Parts: sequence; structure tokens; C-alpha cells
Amino acid sequence: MGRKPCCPKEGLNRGAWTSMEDGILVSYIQKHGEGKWGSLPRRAGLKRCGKSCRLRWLNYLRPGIKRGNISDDEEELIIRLHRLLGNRWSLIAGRLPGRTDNEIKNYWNTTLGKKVLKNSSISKEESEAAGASSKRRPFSQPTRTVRDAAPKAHAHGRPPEASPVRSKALRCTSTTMLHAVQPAAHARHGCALEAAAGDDHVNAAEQQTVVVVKAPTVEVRQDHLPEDDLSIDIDLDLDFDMGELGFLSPWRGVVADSIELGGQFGGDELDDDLEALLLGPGGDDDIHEFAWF
DNA sequence: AAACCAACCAACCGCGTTCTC
DNA sequence: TGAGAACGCGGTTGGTTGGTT
Repeated sequence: MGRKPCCPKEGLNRGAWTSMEDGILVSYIQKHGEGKWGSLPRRAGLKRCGKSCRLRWLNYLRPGIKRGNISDDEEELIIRLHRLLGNRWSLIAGRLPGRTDNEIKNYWNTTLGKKVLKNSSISKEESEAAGASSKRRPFSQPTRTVRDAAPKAHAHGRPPEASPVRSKALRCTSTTMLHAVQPAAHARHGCALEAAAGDDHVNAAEQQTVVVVKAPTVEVRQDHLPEDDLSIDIDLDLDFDMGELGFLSPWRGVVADSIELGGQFGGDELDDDLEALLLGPGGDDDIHEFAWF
């Protein structure tokens, strides 16, 4: 028994979207909003699968989508984020306004992956193995390493040792949550703290939550979070090693000296890579966000 | 000019997670 | 609380385009 298909294949258009279909989808969503993808095609009068509509909207038709011309800064950020997050394209895309996960994934598989491979100190055998496998071999990491390594069962404890990152914020030492501007895309996969603080109460596009590590105290629980105050200090219990501290992105436009770095992670204890991440390409003018996986 | 090949990218697919009843 | 539906993610596919021979 196979998996039930998301929608019947018969009678549906497949392949490239026509401009007429695009127009129908855009005008429908402008009128009724996103969501309910399963029934959207029928309601909008499109002969398309709901998933196809969703993908078309998110990757192509949605307002604010930037296309092509990935800048050097964006490229550098993608490389850094990929080093930290692996193939978590939606998370990476969440740090690049106007970019979609699909675009970044494609860009990585076709362009950046090669660059990185070229510049990296990958062993000769690894290079040969990669080259021999397929002429169109993507440059992705092995599939699902992150998700597999951080299953639901570990949601409130330490992940398996092999896990490079956790998929969600679990426990933190002490944090200071500063005021915030948070892209909507961040709410789902970013730190749960941020999602809880940012969701619903404020315009997501104009908000940002910065979480700064200080010193250990209490376990993180969502009910510690304020309902309506985004400018808060809370103490939270951190249970991670230096290597588990994930860096998500440099944020611009917020005063950098709002960030405190203290406790075990401050000053000289930062290794070069992390320090570089903290400072970012814009030096002190960047604001940074941390998350725990 | 034609054939071939590689690169690119939009779209599809299957699976895991979250939501709803 | 469990089942099914809906959603979202990441890997893969296949059509198109541009360069080379």
C-alpha cells in the first residue's frame, strides 16, 4: 500500500505554469489570503494540485521575491549558514529576505557547492568519490542528517552525540531578549522563544527578537514568555556546549551594544570562527541572533 | 548547422510534523 | 487521545538554455 496522493493526478495541469494560471492564483490569494491549499485550486478555479499552488506562490508569485543576482554578501551568508545549519534551506532562506529556500537550494547545488568544494580542504578520496557518483550530483550534504539526528523524542533533552545541530531551541542558559524585528519566515524554524514572542502580537515584518546568551539559570519553557512585552530580560537554563551554540544570522539596523556577551561564552573563550560570526561582515554595526538547536 | 553536453531552475514527490476534529 | 488532513521541508526530476565540438 502506497501513500495516498495529496490530490488526484487526473485532470490536473502539470509542468510549467502559464501566465493565466499565475494571474488566477495571485488574484485569488490577494482576495482571500494564503492557506487552505488543499481546497484552493477548486475555489480559485485552477486545475492544479494544492501543493503546486503553494509552491508556485511561495517560490515565484509572492510579493517581495527577489530573483537572480545573488550578491556577494548573500553568497557569503549562505556559505556560513550552510556550514552551521546544513541543508536546512528554509532556515537559511529565512535569513535572506526575498530569497526562497528553493532558490537557495538550487544556487547551492549548481554554483556555491562547487565553489565551497573547490576551496575546502576536502580529502582527495572524498572529492573523487563525489565526482565519480554522478555527472549531476548535487553538492548537498547527506540527506536528513539534521532531522534524523534531532527527532521529537529529544525535544526536551540533549540530542544524540552525533547531532550537529538541533532543530529547535530546547534549553538555554540565561538569555536576554531585546526588542526585535523578526521576519515572518523565522517564526516556525527559528528559536521557539522568538516565535512565541513575535507571533501574532506584532507585525512580524517589523519585529526582531534578539536572544543573547549570558549565564545559566532556568529551563526554557514557552510559558515563561511574555504575551505582549517584547523588551524583556529572562533567565533561562542553558545546557549546551560551545559547539552546540548555533548562529543564525547577522541582523542589521539594531544597536549592537545592546548585545551582552557574558558567562562562559564571552570574551577570549570565543573561538575565531564564532567571533567572526559575532562580528559579521559589518563589524559592530551588525546585530546578531543566537539560537539553540 | 547540427549534435552533444553541462548547467540551470521550476516543479514534483515523498515524508515528517503540526493541526484539527 | 488518536486518526486523518493539512502543511512544510528537502531531495530529485526533467525541460530549457547556452556553450562547445
